Amino acid sequence: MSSTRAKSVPDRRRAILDAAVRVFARQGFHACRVSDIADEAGVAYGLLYHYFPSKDEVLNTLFLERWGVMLEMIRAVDTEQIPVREKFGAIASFIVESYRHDPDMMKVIIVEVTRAANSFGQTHLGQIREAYRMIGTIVTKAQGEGVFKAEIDAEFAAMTFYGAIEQVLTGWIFGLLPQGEEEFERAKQMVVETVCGGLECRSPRSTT
Amino acid sequence: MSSTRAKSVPDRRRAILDAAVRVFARQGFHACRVSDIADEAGVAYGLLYHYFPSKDEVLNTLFLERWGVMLEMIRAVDTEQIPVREKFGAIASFIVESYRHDPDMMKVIIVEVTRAANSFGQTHLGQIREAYRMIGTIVTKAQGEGVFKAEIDAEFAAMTFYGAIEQVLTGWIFGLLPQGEEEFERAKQMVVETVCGGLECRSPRSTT
DNA sequence: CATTTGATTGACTGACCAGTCAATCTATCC
DNA sequence: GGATAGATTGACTGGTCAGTCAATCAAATG
Repeated sequence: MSSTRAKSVPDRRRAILDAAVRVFARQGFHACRVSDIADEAGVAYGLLYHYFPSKDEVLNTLFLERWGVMLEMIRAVDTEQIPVREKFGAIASFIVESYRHDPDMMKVIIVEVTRAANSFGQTHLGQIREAYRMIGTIVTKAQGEGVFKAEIDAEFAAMTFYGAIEQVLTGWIFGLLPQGEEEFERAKQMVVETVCGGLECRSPRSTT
Repeated sequence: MSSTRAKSVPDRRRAILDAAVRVFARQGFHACRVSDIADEAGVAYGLLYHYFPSKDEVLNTLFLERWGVMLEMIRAVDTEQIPVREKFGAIASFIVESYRHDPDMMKVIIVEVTRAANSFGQTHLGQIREAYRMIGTIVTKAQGEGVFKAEIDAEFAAMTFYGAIEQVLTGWIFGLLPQGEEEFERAKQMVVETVCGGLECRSPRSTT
């Protein structure tokens, strides 16, 4: 019953997580204080420790929540019976849309976890690796169908594809690339076009 | 005269910088203490502050030293009269060789600066941007010659190329990709092959 | 209304560590 | 040898901040 009532019981845990995203994005995980998160959430300092055992665990929770959704999505795409280009398109689209919908969240995940080889990157290596592995699987299948060149290692191909997208997001995060509705759509197309273009056999079997 | 003598006057400043690379790579910039660097260099704590005004400045120096070399290299490649593929090949080669020669250094630069949107990434944005800008220039020229597709923004192309390489290095740094002499050579070829393959017009003007 | 359970508060503590500084050492020069 | 300048040492300080905890509050139950 309490779960159906929206207003009456404010979800403090959620408020803390949402505030943490904003604070981490603005100041960075290391530079911010726990009190900054509590203030941003409009909550007392100690309450954070009622819901989370440590500052680290707040970030871990954020990452796991979001990364889990992405893994599920890639897994779903992988099993579908569609051309590689569409699979890659769906993945690129999902990541770009994630950024469009919540740039702070993506900034935190990329800057504080995905690219932090020390600290959190190490902790979540398994999860991160899983994403690369699945993209690699998609490439291998496409090679089996004769759509992608067989001479390029699936692992390198996966890294190239994922790296290209993440770099574009990083460009937006750093303010090095112009961003907006139009750029988001173009980015999806360009990355897929470039990487698939480079991976496909020059005279692909007609899939029409 | 003192500069010609090699043994007699050990260069403590250099020793500190070299030690810092190892310590930053092992523990990360934030996680390590200044005393760790001093210990690693076999030098007293205070001496670090004789040569550098702060811990931050040690990292800044390391980054600027190395990144400067890379900018110079890209600039030189840009002005040469060779096909784009060779230009991209030279850049990929330089970065991979840098990693092969000093993986700790590259780890520090990538993890602590290039990908740290807060803290140091912010400080050196100008330098980082300069690299992307020059790669973009190379793409634009290739488009002008009709070798690269005109419909893909040079900025996206530059990000895709640089992102792909950095991601492969990250794979090595994280231990997600096997590394060794053979892998280094293959990586150079694959990234260039994939990205150029995707960027080139399907029936390029014969440049022979 | 009394009681219990969980939510909420914020002042406090203990550890940690960047940066300082006065003292000591070494080289050089006259 | 005496004096000057720079290199080197490491104990110490001051500030910062994650995490603790005892106290207070609110809701639910009988």
